[in-house]
Amino acid sequence: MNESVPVKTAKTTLDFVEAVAALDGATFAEITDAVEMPKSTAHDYLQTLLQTGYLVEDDGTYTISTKFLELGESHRQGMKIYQSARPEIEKLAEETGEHSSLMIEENGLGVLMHIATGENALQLDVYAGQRFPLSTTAPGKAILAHLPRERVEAIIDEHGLPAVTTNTITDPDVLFEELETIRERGYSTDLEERVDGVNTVSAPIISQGRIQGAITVGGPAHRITGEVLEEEIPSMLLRTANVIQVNITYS
Amino acid sequence: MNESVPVKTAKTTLDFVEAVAALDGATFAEITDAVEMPKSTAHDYLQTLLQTGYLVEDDGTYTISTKFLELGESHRQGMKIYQSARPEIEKLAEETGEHSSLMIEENGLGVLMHIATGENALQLDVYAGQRFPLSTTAPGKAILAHLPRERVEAIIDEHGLPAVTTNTITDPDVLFEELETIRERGYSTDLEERVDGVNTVSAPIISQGRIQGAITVGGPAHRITGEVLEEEIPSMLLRTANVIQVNITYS
DNA sequence: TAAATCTATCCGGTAATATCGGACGGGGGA
DNA sequence: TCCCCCGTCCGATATTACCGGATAGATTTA
Repeated sequence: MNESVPVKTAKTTLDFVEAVAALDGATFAEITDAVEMPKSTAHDYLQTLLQTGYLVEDDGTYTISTKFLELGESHRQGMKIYQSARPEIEKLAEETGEHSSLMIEENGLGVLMHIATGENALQLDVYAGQRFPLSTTAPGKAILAHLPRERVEAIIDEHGLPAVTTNTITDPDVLFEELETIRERGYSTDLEERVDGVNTVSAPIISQGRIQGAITVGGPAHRITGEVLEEEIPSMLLRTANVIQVNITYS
Repeated sequence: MNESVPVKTAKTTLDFVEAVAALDGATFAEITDAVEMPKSTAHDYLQTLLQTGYLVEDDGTYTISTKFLELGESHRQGMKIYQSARPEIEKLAEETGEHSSLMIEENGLGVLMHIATGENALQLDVYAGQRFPLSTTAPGKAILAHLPRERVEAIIDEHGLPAVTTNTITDPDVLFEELETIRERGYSTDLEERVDGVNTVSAPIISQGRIQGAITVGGPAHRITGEVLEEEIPSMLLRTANVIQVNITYS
């Protein structure tokens, strides 16, 4: 075993930042409490992070700074799939009037990269960067369907198949069967599997022989049903996915 | 002098992350080079950051992960001024057809918090989280105009008055005079002071007796001129700023 | 196929520094 | 005015970050 990894102080630093982020505005005492450090040690970290500009003080309370937004956003801007998909997602939201989004996979979780809302879209409080278990969302399942089976198994091992509604898939066999179906018909669905009363449909973005992410349209279950669920939205998504794939390849 | 601050390893960790972010996809060797560390030390940090999920590996190259987007975005979502201003900014962009944005101040710099683009908006590659010297932008000057004079002087001391176009203000006396004008008429302008060929107009958002940020509309100098520059956009901005101020206060 | 070359990973001794109890000081409340 | 509390600072000590060098693995060359 390598004794030098992890660099403990590095991990401590990041944990400290996450603790402050989770508190979302806290006093010195509250932070000291949350990180379970002696006052003096917490003070050292707090001051260091203020100096480097990763945390900011405002009238006795401390929050994370906009440096995270800067790093995260500039990285996102550089991502080909984001550049290519963003305008298409916006179009989908406008045309359908519903929610539309882009998800990618990172370390076995689904990360929302962009969200567009149409005129009649539900008020869901989701945000870019937010993470979801892949098995609980339509884009997540579209991604899983195009990963090697052993990778999917590793992801299940690590993250399990958590139930977030009564419809969520929790049995690996059921999941693998569904992934097969998704590959066959080319798109995935989520029928109230993540949020009660919400249905979504997703299509995978495949480029350079690899799954790059998935695009989604979703809305209230009573609107996303029948013809709309089985024909209209899938065909829009597949058409759009194709456009995005071409954009990625030739850019 | 306090010997315990900064926690050097914490600083090193953050520097490492920034180096990787700046490279935007680099091999282990390139990173080792950029951070000027022995291979073995760089390896320790790299592995630690991979384990914690702040960096990700993709086929031999390393980039920052979407954790920064997650932290940054969730923090932004929690900001009152963002919540209040965002829909108004969108409206401004749509109504004017131009660029519209929200800026706040952090550690003496202007940070863009949201950007909306109208139909005819210029293709400027700006992004949320991006930082600008306050003196070089219309919203930055609107913010400076409502900070205490000693604070403005401290900011000038720290960041200077860098010239980015031939029109940028570089003389403190000229700046202070302009800030006076801004306070009198209630809004600020940027006439090709940051980007050649681009004019912008900004109004401050003041709440709880403090400057909270500034909203902006901008576009090509030939369109943002005359009546539009001096009447139309300023009055839209002032009206919108007022709406935002009310939103912040009662939410 | 083997050798050579390069790259990434691992190990362990040592110097550097993170840690934290306790002491200090300043601002707000009684 | 005094007291109390909260944040800051100090310094001795144990911890651990550091890094040269050795090893394993991948990739190219002979």
